[in-house]
Amino acid sequence: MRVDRLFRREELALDPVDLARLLLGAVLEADAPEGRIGVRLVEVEAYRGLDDPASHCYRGKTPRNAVMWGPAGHLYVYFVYGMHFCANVVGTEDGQPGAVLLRAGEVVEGADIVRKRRPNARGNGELAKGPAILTSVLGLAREQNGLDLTDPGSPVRLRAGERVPADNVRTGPRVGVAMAMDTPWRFWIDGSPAVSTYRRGGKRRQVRPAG
DNA sequence: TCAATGATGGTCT
DNA sequence: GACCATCATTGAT
Repeated sequence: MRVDRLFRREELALDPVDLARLLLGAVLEADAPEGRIGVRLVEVEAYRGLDDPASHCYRGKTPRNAVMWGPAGHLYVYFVYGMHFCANVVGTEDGQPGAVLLRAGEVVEGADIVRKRRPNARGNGELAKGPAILTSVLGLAREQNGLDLTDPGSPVRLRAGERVPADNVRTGPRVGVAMAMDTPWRFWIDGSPAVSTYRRGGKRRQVRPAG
């Protein structure tokens, strides 16, 4: 049976690692000028705050990451690499900052709109493959930072999708992250064509050769 | 099909 | 001034 309701804030007030598993299969929906676009999340990454060196929160509160210290269920959008935005769902619990990066999804509503925006995409399953692509497909940018995804009146909302069986969920190290390679906080739905390909992080390696 | 690389600008030290 | 939670393109198999 299909579950269609919006998430409530208290359901999302979890440790980001737990929130990441919950978000797999959920549908992020946004109102675009041309119509409604819905994306079923198939790949996410957890970023805890204070004890996670890879998190934007690790070095403390700044104007950029302030949203992650706020209530759960809000949208954290940040600008990266000069040309891209990435979107997160805030998973703050008991005042601890943290969020879940949305890495990839399958377009389940408004695919015709998305295809016009991204004529170069191969198959329908790969219309939202990659965090910056997913973010742009939904029309999210700086102005959407801080939106409440649990508010029915918000232009961007988060719906509970069909529950994903635990057997279908795989884990691994996070993409593009050089530190904390031993924490498998990337979660994805096995077999989805939209799951992005893994790339290791930049210069720093977890273990530097001795000598 | 896969690995290497340039584009590009905000954020923090 | 260095560092990026990236993408599309290029060039080598």
